[in-house]
Amino acid sequence: MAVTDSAAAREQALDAAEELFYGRGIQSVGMDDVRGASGLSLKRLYRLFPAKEQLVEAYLERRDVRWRGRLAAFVADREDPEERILAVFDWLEGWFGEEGFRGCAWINSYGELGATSARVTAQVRAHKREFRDYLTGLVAAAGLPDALAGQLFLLAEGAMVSAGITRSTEPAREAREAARLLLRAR
Amino acid sequence: MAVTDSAAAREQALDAAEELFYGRGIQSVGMDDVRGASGLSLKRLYRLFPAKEQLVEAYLERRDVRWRGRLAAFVADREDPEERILAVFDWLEGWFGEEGFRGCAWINSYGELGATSARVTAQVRAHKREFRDYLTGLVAAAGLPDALAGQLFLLAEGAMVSAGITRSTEPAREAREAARLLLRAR
DNA sequence: TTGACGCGAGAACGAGCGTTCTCCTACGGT
DNA sequence: ACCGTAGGAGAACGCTCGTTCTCGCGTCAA
Repeated sequence: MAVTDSAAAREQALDAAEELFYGRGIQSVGMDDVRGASGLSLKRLYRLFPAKEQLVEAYLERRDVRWRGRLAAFVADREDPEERILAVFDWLEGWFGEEGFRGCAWINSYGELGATSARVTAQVRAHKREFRDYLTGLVAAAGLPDALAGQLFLLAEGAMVSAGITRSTEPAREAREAARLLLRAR
Repeated sequence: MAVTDSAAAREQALDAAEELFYGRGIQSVGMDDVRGASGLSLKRLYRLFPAKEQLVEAYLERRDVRWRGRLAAFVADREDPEERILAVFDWLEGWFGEEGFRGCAWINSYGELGATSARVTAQVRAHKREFRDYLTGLVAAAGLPDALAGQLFLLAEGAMVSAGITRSTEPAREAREAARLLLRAR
């Protein structure tokens, strides 16, 4: 009996699942791997998450909340509305440089399961919509036209995908520079 | 004995593999599915491609040649160098609208196998490098600064990923408009 | 005609993995 | 001290799938 508290056990399971799913892909990680990495028994794991699919969903959901939270916290530190927009790309650069960065978890999940799991697809769409809406809010707060948000969104998505594939932080700087030019172009 | 010619059999195998791999993801398609869709026997399939991984590689390679060929042919129809750059996004819009469009095959493959297959990762990187180099050429031909190519590349990547996830052609138009503004911003 | 061979159809094999089951240990209440 | 029960370890089960093997048929050379 490693962990009595079921909420703590849940976090342990999700910690292990997140590290493994993000790092090696979802399909190549077995429930046995999650058991080993979490220190929980298979029995406990299945009581917390009755099937692997639900563990996957919980992983994406928790990561979504944390990811957007971290971004928003970083951006909120800047004062100027336009600076806040550029800060998004600064934050991306920091993220890209983190140990173990492997691209956007949702884009990767979509590539892996988008064709077979409607639930995962829905979560990916929801996450991207949230991110896009967040950018829309920043753009509106700066008094800039709505259409800009979509363009910034594409730059950010392109940077994420490109940084993941090439394992470099450079796309963040390129995207930031493009964003800066688009801000001026109005 | 359906097909005697081994080159034709190879094309049949690749036609089936491409349709299935692109449409349903690589891991969820079995060699048996490819057999059924291609009309070839398992024996013949394995003589052409000694393992599934090699079929996957051949699929990505043939698609790479065709994809870049189609893009280049479309773009080459325009005269003006700057129009050619924008034509890339027009072509993307047409692609996004095609029946069965499911995003970028390489981005999807990377999400699915990037963590486990070094060969696939190398092919994805090579494809993206080729595409980027192609944009660099268009930008140079228009007498525009090199840095612009990286920004256009990010817009295109963002549009591909976003169109795949949302199943919409809109990202192509957004990216085109952003590209147009970046061209003017110089 | 005959026999060797190539080929297709599909069974078979073996590994991986999601999920469940068994067994055993430890503890808590009386 | 004793019994009931919860929980962990890991075996077991069933399915999928990549890959190989078997069998039987048709073909072609001598």
